[in-house]
Amino acid sequence: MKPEYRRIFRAVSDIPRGRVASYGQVAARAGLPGRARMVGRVLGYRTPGMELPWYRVLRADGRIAFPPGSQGFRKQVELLRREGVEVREGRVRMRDFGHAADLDRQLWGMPDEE
DNA sequence: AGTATGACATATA
DNA sequence: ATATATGCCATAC
Repeated sequence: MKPEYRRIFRAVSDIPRGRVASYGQVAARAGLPGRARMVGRVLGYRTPGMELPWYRVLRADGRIAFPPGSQGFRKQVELLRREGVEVREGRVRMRDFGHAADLDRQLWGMPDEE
């Protein structure tokens, strides 16, 4: 398995329970900025039996990446709700993990930093 | 090698 | 809110 995959898996595992993160945010946190697509691809590589909160990963706008009504979609909704995350029409409100930092930075015109 | 596609993101209209 | 347009990276054909 490629080292990138491991970092991605680790980043996903790092998402706190009851919270969600976007693909781009996961990629960045894995030290792979700009590789959001790779995250989605790697999540498809998840090996059965490994405990990974894949369902906490959503699109940047908070929408679930699966087609509505599909198996994966319903599963993800169920798992998220089981953790207390509110899901409406296949989307959740992005909270403190991710989006906020960018918005603050933009509002204040701050240079990039962590 | 070139093209198409995807569990994506950002910008613009 | 929807719709294109680009950029992006890894696979598949």
